[in-house]
Amino acid sequence: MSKSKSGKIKQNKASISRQEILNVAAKMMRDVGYSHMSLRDLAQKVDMKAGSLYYHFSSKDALVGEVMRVGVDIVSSAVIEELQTLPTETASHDRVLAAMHIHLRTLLSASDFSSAHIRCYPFVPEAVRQDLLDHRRSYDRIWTDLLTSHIRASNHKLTNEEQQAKVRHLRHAILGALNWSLEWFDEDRDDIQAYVASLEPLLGSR
Amino acid sequence: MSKSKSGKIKQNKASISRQEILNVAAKMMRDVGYSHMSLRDLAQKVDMKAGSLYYHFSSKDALVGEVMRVGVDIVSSAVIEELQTLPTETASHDRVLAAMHIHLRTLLSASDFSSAHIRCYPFVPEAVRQDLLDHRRSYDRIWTDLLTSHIRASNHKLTNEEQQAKVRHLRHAILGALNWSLEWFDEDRDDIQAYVASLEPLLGSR
DNA sequence: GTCTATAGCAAGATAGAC
DNA sequence: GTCTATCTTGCTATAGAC
Repeated sequence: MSKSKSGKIKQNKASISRQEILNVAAKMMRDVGYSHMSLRDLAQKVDMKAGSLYYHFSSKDALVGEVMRVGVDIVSSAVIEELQTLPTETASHDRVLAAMHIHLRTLLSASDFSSAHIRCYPFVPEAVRQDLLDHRRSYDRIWTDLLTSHIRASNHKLTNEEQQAKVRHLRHAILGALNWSLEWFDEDRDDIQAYVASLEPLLGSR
Repeated sequence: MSKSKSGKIKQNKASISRQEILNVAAKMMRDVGYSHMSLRDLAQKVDMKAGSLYYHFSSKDALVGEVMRVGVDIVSSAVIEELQTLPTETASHDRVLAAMHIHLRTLLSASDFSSAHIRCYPFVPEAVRQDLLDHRRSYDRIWTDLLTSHIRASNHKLTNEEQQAKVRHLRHAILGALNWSLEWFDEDRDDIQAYVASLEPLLGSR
């Protein structure tokens, strides 16, 4: 096992190689996509031969699945932690803004894994998508809860159905506008804070 | 030549096959991506053998490039036509809403080509992306002009630089929220008009 | 743990028959 | 215009040496 019961990573030889493989694979998936990432190229970049990868992963899809699982978990954890640091009395409007900010920052600066997940998800085999369902749903849940609180706080006259539709649309609009930034954001020119501010009107008047 | 000087398509045998190949290729690119779409599979779906495709296209990338070029042109033309039908006195706010609506409708109901373009663009070879630059820029230009008018109409105190940054962010936010719909929109459950309405706050007070 | 070597298959592309 | 046949290359994956 490469992890102890407490979850701490033992830095033995295997886990170091394994982690390096994952790091490079994430970058390649982000850049060239699922199908075009070959195990030969990947192995070369980590100074190995292709066959050696199978000591660490049982198949290409197992490796790809792990990259994508880490990708969603990184953003998920970052958002959860950020929300926990906010004072309990923080208005839901501000909680949503904080979540948007940390989602975007994690995506853009901290994680090839997350961008690999977002870009490759439509094209990986169905079996890989199935294995990701739980992790994706649990991240969706964070946003659904966050936005439900927000909608409730600012609008008391909706039926349950109307409320759910509104939350759903708002969630997709926000995550769409944020995730799409992978295709254009340039950290030298663009400012995360400014972009999030431009999305704030979606949340309605404060 | 498969087209006359006027641009009308002659329905000879070659152009029919060619069009059918493009239609099926668009659907495959949308579903499985650039790398995973094989010419053998494509040929089978149009009742041909792989080699025969080379009578119509000089390479896989030439075919892929044409699918994507058509994809952006379809949306571009649809938006241009829609804007022309609007009364000249139409407020820029409403012109933007109309453009959002037709962009989304074209993307979701009318064009495997456009969704193939959006999904595959990050992963096609650099040479293919280069060939698409002009067409993509000319579509971007439509939105930049549209949103510049809108920002000017609703805010007179910005410097040129601030205005351009605002337009740029707004454009990416809108197109991100619209294009991302490929990943979740279900025409049986979701309503285009309702989703566009939920994005309207991005445009500020009327 | 990583290597060499290779099996087994599928890809893009081409030549020439029809 | 389309087919058959094939070349060349590249892929995932496995077996067994070290």
